[in-house]
Amino acid sequence: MSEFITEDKRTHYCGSIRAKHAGENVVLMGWVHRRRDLGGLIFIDLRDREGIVQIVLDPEKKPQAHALAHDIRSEFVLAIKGRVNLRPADMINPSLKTGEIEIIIDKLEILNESDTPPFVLDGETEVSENLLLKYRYLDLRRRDLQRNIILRSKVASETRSYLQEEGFIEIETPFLTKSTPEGARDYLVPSRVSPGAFYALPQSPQLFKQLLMVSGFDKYYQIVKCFRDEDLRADRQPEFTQIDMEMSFISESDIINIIEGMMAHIFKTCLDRDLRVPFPRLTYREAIDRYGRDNPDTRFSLELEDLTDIAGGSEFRVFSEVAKGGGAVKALLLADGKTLSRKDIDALGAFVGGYGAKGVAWARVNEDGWTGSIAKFFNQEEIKRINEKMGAGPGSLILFVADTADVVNNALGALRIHLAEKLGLIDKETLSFAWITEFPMFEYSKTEERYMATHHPFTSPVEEDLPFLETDPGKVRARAYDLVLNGSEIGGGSIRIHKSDVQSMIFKTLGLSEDEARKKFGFLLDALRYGTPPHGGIAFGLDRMIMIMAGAESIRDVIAFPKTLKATCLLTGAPSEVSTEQLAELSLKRN
RNA sequence: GGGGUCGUAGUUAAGUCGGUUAUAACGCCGGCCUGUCACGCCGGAGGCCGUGGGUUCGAGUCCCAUCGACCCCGCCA
Repeated sequence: MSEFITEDKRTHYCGSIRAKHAGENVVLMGWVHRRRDLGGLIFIDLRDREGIVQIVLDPEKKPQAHALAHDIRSEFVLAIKGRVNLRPADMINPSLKTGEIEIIIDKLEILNESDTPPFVLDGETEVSENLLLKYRYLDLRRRDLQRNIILRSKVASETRSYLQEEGFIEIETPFLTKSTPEGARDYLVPSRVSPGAFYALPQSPQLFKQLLMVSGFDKYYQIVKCFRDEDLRADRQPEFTQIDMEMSFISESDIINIIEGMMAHIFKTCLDRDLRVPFPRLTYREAIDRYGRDNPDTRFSLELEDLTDIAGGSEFRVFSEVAKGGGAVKALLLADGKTLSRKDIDALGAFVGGYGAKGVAWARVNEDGWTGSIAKFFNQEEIKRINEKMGAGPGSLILFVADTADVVNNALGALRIHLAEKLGLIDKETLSFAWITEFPMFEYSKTEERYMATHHPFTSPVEEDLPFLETDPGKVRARAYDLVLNGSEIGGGSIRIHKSDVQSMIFKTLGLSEDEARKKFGFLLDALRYGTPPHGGIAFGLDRMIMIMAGAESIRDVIAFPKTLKATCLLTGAPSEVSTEQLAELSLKRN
């Protein structure tokens, strides 16, 4: 047993010692960040989760400790006892928080040695993701990652304290649950005792939280893992965390108020940022029209303008034919068009190609009219009207996309963000929240040849739209709302259906027969018949919130043990093969 | 399912038109050094060029396949 652990307890974190501690005797534990051996004097930067402090070993004063320090290498674990010394003015290191002081060693013990790490932990050197994920426990020693993980803990804690204060009750719901159609692909877990039957890991606790409202808990929340077996992205992991909430006897405005309060609380306590509430609200229609997508980045303008009417009447057949066919012509305006060369614009054409658009048409505006290959197809009147609508003046560049409305919005919505990033229009310090409301209840899926729930099948339709359920489901609006922050959907929710007849109608519209609906959701339909209160809720993607708060570029940077894009864990090797015996026990066979 | 970027000492990268012994920095090992803090100086070791096949007199370099990481589209109620 180490002398230090039995006799000398740690008194401080390395990174927390300041000039005010000068003269004190301290006991520190930590990792060797760096050793500087000057032949005589040896300096050791000792690191723990709070930071780094310099230890001084003088061969004349403490020859034993000095001799021991000779064999110390990076990432050794040390316990030290020493005195906090104010550094002389010319030896202060302003780049360290502890730079005004150093620790003069009294006693040194090596608690453990370390192999040479596979990469340098200084946070400066770029290391391949591959290696970092394999040695995640070492990567997690780095300051940036530790800061993100600590921020995450703080956000979770402040969320809990806010919601508890507001009268919410944290309730756990099952992970081993029932696979339900609609939504994402499920992760399945085979049952040993029910051969051939499977549990599913929850995509969200949606139905359980509604049942808790039926039970009368009134205000529920949970910070909970959810699982979706879909293809991954920089901001998507197969298992991720939601702040999940549900309330009874409330309407949209109640939820919006609570959440604005919650966000203000979280950002104040965790980042010391004051948010302006209420957040702006946009309808889904407005968001699509102006930004091309339902998660608009409202930190900058560069909005889409609809020119279908004007451009559709022009001699330019690409536009007029799209307009005749029911499509759309929309455009973006760059006031300073000179920043984009002909070559740049060609690259934008390739960019929108990725979103199904055939290309970008463009026109440069000057005193007399337009230049560019499409200019000749427009008369002075049309040019004037388009310039006016776009707010274009000499030097402007207009970028058009013409196609079906969906393709145009998708392509220009993406192009808008691409250009903003390329041209530096985004202020990284800005936090721009927006509520998106009045989502359509259903979207028609061409691949499935049926209507699908935009939000989920338990969302309440707007009452006055109920007659359209039979005649034109695409017109039915949902009582759903998303919260968007800096172009990222961080949360979404809805007022739920609390009447079983309405729920049955929705299932019918989704193409679920009564039999199927009973089989899949019978327990919900039953519950709705026993005095279900009006209720609604919302869920937040905690990981995405932390990403934005931490300025992280990847969701992996805010999760302690993340998975790769192929949903594998390079640290543990999961998923892995299992023995034939294990499979047999589960009544499974390899094919 | 589709498109793209990448894979060379422990790490990060360079490697021209296919041609002699595959470079550099950092790290590592050894030596010197009493105020460094990315310490400095001197010396040294270190390579399955992701893997498998092919073309060629000759492949890190060209071709095919494959594995892995990352980014995007589809997908993610």
